[in-house]
Amino acid sequence: MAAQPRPGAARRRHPPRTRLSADERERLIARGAVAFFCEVGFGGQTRELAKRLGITQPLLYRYFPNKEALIDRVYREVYLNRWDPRWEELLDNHARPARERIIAFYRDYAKAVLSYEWIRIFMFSGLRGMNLNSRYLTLVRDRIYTRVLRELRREHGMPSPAEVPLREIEFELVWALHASIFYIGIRKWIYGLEIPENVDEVVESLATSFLDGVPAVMQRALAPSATAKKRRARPRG
Amino acid sequence: MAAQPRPGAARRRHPPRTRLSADERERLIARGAVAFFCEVGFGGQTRELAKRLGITQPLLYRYFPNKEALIDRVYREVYLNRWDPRWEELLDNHARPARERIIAFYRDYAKAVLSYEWIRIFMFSGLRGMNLNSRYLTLVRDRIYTRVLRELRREHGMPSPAEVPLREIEFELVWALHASIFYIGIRKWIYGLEIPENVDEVVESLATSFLDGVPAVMQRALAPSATAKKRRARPRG
DNA sequence: GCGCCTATCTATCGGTCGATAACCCGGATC
DNA sequence: GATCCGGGTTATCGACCGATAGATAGGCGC
Repeated sequence: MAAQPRPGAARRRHPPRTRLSADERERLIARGAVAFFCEVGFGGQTRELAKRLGITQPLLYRYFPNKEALIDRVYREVYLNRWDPRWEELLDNHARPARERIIAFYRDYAKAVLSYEWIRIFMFSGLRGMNLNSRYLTLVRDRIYTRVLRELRREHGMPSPAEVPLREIEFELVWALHASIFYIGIRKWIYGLEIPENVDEVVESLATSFLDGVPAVMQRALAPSATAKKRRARPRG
Repeated sequence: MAAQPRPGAARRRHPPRTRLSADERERLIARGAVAFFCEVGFGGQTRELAKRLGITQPLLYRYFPNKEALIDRVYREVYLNRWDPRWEELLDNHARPARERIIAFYRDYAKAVLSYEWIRIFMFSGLRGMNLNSRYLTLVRDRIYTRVLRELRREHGMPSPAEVPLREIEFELVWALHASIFYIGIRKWIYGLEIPENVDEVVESLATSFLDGVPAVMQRALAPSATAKKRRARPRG
């Protein structure tokens, strides 16, 4: 039987919200959604997200038709606009030595990828069965791996990819380098483990070790049957 | 108003279940839970799991107090009993050349780790914030990385870990190798990408490339200040 | 300063899901 | 053949959660 306030005026629990333009509010929600879903995963509740944003939960549905659309937006927010087209130019620039170019590229690439948002969203979306990851990885393979391998072939006097197509095993070797960089992020932002403070130096060491160790394997892979284009490299019979 | 059957007898929807011993049923549930949660993640519903097992959902709660306990059981089912103590013996066995031992180990280790269950449970539990992964990774570091590095030091005439403690960067290099093996599994069972059919050969190439490329980096890391025990290897000043 | 537009709110629905209560029944035991 | 043990079931609770309906109020145009 507490004193009932005037029926229309003070029944509101929330203080009068700052009234933003639609564009601005949408951006705020998108930004908040990235931070939120990164942290708790896509199973996070819209109510909790709204609370963090300081708005009510139904307001989310004014800007996004449903939760899935919100998640899609998070993908675009994190993936798109993180690809730097200068990476390809950098790898193509024959004015600098290949070794130097490749190391420079990986130092820069690692900086773009090794972030809390990028790593966690990438893992979450992978486990949700999204094919976005596959598409991204195909992009990296076509745009980066091919270039790195081409330069390595050239640097070590091996036939160009035009002459002898790139072998599966060669791609595997580059993939391994990317994996080891990516895994630094997983260790830190998924498993919460300590990683070296100077990640730059580690990445440089990984790239160096790659440049030192891989060409020998490549040469061995190319040696036995340089003419075979599709045959498996199974040295039996 | 359909003809009501006899009140006690045929009201049952389920056919009379096969009545198993408690032990047997528990094992069946545990096995089914592994397959189920691997596939759909730990957000999977107990009702769906029960349906796959051909039992009713409440029966799960006769054998496990709650869903969390069931998940814990899945962890133990997948992680435990997959660690082969002979790995350490293999790496310690000085009768064989270090290079050969290390390659043999990684071929075997990869076979144990690169399975659908192992990879997916590992990723799911990591994203749930379990510290099980950290504990496992610490185990690998203490039991495996140290041994691999010790043998590499010995093989290349570098000081033993007793003389000069293992550097952070050296651990990073081994971690990178594990990452690239692990990532093969991620590509296949998380992202659903094609991987080479002969994973054995790829792993061997990765290990070979590691053995070829890493020692030079190790030697460089050890060279500048071989006496410093705790100082960062920051060659400035 | 009146009315309309719309950003934001309150209230609530309907479905989902983990968990519990209580009953059912086959067969071992005596 | 009455008793009881225990594996299995049905029915349901209570919390959670995505989504919707409709009320409320700030601010602009005229």
